[in-house]
Amino acid sequence: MNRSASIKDVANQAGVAVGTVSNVLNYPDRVSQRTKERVLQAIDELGFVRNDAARQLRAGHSRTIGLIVLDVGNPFFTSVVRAAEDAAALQGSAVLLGDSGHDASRESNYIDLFQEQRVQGLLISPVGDVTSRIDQLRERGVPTVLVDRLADENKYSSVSVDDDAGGYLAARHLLDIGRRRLAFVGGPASIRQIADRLQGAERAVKEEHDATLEVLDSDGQTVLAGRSVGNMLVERGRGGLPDGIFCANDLLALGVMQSLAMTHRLRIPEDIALIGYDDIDFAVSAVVPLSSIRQPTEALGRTAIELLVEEVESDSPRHRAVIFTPELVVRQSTGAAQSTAGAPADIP
Amino acid sequence: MNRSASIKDVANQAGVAVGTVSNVLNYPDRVSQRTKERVLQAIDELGFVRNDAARQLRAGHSRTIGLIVLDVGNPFFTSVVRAAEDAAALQGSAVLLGDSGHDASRESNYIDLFQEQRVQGLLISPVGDVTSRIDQLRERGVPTVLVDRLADENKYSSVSVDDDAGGYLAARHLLDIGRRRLAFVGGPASIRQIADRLQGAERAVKEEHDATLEVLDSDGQTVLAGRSVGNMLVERGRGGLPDGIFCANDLLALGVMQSLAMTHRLRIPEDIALIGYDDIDFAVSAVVPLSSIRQPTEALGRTAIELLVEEVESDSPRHRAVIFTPELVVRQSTGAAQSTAGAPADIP
DNA sequence: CTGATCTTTTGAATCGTTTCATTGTTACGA
DNA sequence: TCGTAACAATGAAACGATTCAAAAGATCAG
Repeated sequence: MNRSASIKDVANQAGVAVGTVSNVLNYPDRVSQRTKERVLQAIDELGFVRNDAARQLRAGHSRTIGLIVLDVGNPFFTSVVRAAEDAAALQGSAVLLGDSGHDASRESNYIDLFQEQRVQGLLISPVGDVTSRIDQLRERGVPTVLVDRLADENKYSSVSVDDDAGGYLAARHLLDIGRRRLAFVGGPASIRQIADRLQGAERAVKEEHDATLEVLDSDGQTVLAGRSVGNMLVERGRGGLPDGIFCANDLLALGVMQSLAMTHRLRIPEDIALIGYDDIDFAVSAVVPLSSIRQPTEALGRTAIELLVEEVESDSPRHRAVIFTPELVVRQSTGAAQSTAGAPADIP
Repeated sequence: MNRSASIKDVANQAGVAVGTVSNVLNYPDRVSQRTKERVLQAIDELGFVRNDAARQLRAGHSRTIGLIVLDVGNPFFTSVVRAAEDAAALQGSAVLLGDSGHDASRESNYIDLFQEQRVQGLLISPVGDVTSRIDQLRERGVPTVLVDRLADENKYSSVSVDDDAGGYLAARHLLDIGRRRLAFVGGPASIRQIADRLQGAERAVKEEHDATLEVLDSDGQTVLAGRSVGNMLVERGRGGLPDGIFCANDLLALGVMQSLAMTHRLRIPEDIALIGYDDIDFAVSAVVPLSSIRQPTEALGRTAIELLVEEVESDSPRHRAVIFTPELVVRQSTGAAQSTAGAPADIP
């Protein structure tokens, strides 16, 4: 039982022609009940499994879609991936997943691999500038959709999230609950996402004549970086402290929360309201459940597939850039009356 | 430029036979310098990319390995995946990743898909009982290695981690720093990993005549579940409290830590030493950096590929079960003198 | 110049599936 | 009974790369 059975073996076993077996597999209604049964039985007896390579060779293209993300470990991408897989499955395709890990050469390897596999199309959250590579792919008939990266609608299709709107949403929420001395924690400003979130926050603050926004640069976006910023604030003493802090992501916010909680001199949300960004799993289970901005990851993944299908089907040089708006999630760190997810309410 | 160029087009363009083009691609030394250059130039001009389906059809098998994990979002698996990808790349294969999400039907779909793709072999972290499915795969020439699941060495190859040893390591550490009234937090006991970790802890405790181990059942393995256990302990008051707690995973430990930190009546590690399991990224950046047990995920992934290669190459009915031993990571929550990763040392 | 040897190139056969024009069968109304 | 649909089944051709026996060309000793 070394070599696996082919369609020809099945045809022999069932006493029919190969075309008939193929029809049973692909167009069951074209085949009479009697033959269908015989063929199915033969398939069963021989343990026949379709050889996808042969099918694909004949078809000229595969039934797979390539997806390259920056980091599968990042919950944001994990969620996008899952949604894309489900959406692809719905229209009969499978997703090949590649993790570039922010490394341009790994990214390039995956593009090569996917091209050899003749994927129907490519979804990519690019590391650097891949425009020339994408143009080349398109010439060779592999349409591409950019994920989590806005692109010129005349040249590329893309799905992204409006970080400016997210920043606005966060700052506006702090203002709405009466805070006026706001601070933004995040850095470096060279990262587009972070700059946009800050810009949105500034926009909201400008709407209130008596509100101010202080920018606290952080060294990266980790819990530890957040904690140093928090420690710095604690040392500054009761005086010139902000009463509302917006962190560029949840990890930073958790770090800030830790340092405030450790001293027990500043209370969240009474003294300082705190909001993060991304709504990671940990946000809900922080010491004080963390308010955050949630990105519509499922919609991102689903829409990316839809745009890709559009690209596959149409041949127009016009593309679409879909921009999603993120969503505010209010929890206790900005003074929600009750906990949202069954967290104990006995915060001191 | 709709249909992509084939090897035949390249041959025409370069004025050579198709076999020669194939040789340039696969056995460059067999071809003279002059022709090689001409062919490479033609490849460049036409933008030729090898069609993997055709190659694979001829070869009878692909150069890919299927890997099905329970949850790509879980850092444990993310790390295993990355290691497996790297190991596979070293020997010229690519990894197709499938995420079953603990769902048996998704798992089954991926097995079907991978079989149609004629993967060289399959690595699987199974949802339920897949032995019959694996036997079937083997009959059809697809060797399989179980990941994170111990199996009968006479029937299957597998890579796993010794949870009993991990539990022993954790409890032994608590005993070594002088704690005697230990508690184990985790549940339900029906999960093998958890039962094994408890068993190992019990083994360690039995080695000390004056040590005790209390088992605190938790409702799942989340931060919130840990927090309820912690709250329960806090209410119990100073009296009958354990002085060392071993949690079945880091999330539980973080929850316990939170509830102790919130009251500020019980100090970590002075009053209660705390150790978790898995060494997730958050462990190092907890309020009090958390000691933990680290599983050798890279070794798991790498070894899984190695065992698979062994299976592909040999035909013997004998297999190998490789069991790894986890590793103790000491941080402040069990009283490390200094912080390990630059965390501030100003714990109250 | 011949023959032997080595290197390079050739091109038909092959892998397993799908497609589709063709042939065979059946049913039914005229 | 014949003609004509409608339906079923057939099997050769095609997809694109690799293989390998055979042919062609190059090199060199005698």
